[in-house]
Amino acid sequence: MTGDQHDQLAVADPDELPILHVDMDAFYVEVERKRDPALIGRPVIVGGSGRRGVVASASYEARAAGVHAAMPTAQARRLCPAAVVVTSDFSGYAEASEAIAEVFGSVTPLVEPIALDEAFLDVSGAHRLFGSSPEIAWHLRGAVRQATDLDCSVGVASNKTLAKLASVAAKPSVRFSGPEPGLGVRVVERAEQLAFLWAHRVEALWGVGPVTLKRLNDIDVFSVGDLAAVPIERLVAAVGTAHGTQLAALARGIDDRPVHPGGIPRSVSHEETFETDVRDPDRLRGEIVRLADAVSSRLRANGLEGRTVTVKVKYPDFSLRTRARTLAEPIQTPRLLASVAHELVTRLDLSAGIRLLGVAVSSISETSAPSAQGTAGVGVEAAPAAGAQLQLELDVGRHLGGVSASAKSAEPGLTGDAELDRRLADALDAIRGRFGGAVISHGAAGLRDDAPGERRWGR
DNA sequence: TCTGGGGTCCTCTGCCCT
DNA sequence: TCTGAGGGCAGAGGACCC
Repeated sequence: MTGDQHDQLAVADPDELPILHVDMDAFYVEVERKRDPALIGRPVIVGGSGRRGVVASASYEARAAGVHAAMPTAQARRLCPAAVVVTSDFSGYAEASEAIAEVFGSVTPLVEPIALDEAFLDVSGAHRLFGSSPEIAWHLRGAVRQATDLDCSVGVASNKTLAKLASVAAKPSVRFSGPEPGLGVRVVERAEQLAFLWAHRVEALWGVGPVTLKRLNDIDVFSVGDLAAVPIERLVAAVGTAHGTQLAALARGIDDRPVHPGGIPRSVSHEETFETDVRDPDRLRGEIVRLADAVSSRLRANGLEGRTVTVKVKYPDFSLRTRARTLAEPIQTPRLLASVAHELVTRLDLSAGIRLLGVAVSSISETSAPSAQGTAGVGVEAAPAAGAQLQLELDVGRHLGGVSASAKSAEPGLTGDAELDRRLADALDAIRGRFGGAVISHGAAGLRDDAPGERRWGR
C-alpha cells in the first residue's frame, strides 16, 4: 500500500457506506460482442457447444426467452432457436477482467475479486480523492466503460451482503418484450437497509442454494423477513450450527466480513466432462496426463506448488467420488502430478465408465525455487537454436530415464529427479509460449484421439 | 433432453498421538 | 498393559458461488 493510500484510509468516514459490489452486465456475451459486432442486438448464448455443454452466460435477449446460466446448451437452443451459440473463450474474458481490475485498483487497494466479472471494493479510504461512495460508484461505472467499452452495475451499502443485493437491483431487467436498462447504481442507505433486505426472497442470500432453500421452506421461511423472524434454535436445527447462525446474522443485516484483497489460491484444478463415457484404461491414463499437465502449467505459471493431490470422478449416474493424498513435499511438475493422480484413480471402481475426470492440487504455497518458465534454457524470444534443441533432447532423455526409475517408487514426489522433471516442464512451457499449446504434448496425452486441438491444454 | 468448470468452505469420520 | 478422552490432521463428501 502506498503512502497516499494510507492517508486515504486515515480519513475514512464512519457515516459513509464503505462497500461497493461491482458486477459486469452479461460479461462473457458483451466481450464476444466486442470481438464480433455482428452479435449485437441478437440473442447470444456463451458456453459449451458440445453434446454435454451448458450455458455460461446468455444475453438479455436470450434470457427473455427463458435461457439462463447452467442450463444445458441443447435445452437453451430449443428455447431460443434464433440464438447464436458461441464457445467460451476464458482467456479473452481474463484479458478484459484484468483491464477492469486496473480500474478498480486505481480507486482503492482493497479489492476482492469474486469472479472474472465481479468484485467487492472497500472504498472507505477513497473519499478524499473520489468523493462519496455513490460518487465513487458512478465514477467506476464511467471508468470501466471508458477502459473496456463494457457496462457494469454497482451496489453501494454498509456491508457485502447488502452491496451484492444492491448491485443485482441495479442490473438491467428482462421482460417479455425484451431487455430494459437498469439503474446502473443502487445505493442502500442505512435507514432503509432492513426493509430492503427483508423484501428479498431468502434464496437471494449468499449461501442459500437449492438444498438450504428446501430446508428453510420446510420451516415456513420464504423471505429474508421470515428468516429474521424465525427463532435461531429452529434455524440451527434446520440447517446446522454454522450455517444457521450465519444466516440469522445476515437476515438482521449483520455482515462484518471484510474485503479481502486476493491472495494465493487455495487450490488449482482442471476437470473435463467427456463427450462419451470413458472405460478404456489407456485412454484414461492419457486423460490424467493431460489434466495433470494443465494443472501443473497453471501452478508453474503462477509460481505455486501444492502438497495435496485430489482426483474427482463423476460416474454416468452423476454420483461423485474423490480420492486424495497428501505428500510430504509439495509438487508442481506434470509427471509427478500425473503419477500421484493415476495412483489415486486406480483406487476407484472404473468398470461402469466415467463421465468426468478432474485433477486438483491444494495445500498450496508459493514455490521456494521459482519456475524458470519464460526464462528457461530454451529461448522463447528467438527460434530455438540448435544447442537449445540439443539440451531439450538431453533433458527429455534423462527425464524418460527417470520415469522408469521412479515407477518403482511408492512415493511419487520424493523421487530424486524432481529437478530434471521441473526443467522438462519449463522447456515445454517455453515451447508452448512461443509456438502455441497444441504443438507438443506428453506421450500418454497423445492417446486421446477425439480431443479438439484447442482443448488439449485446457484453458 | 440433459445437467460444465473452477473454485471455497463446512461437516463428518477415522486415525494417530498424547 | 489396557482403556478412554481429546486434539490435530487427513480424507471424503456435500453445498454453494459465479
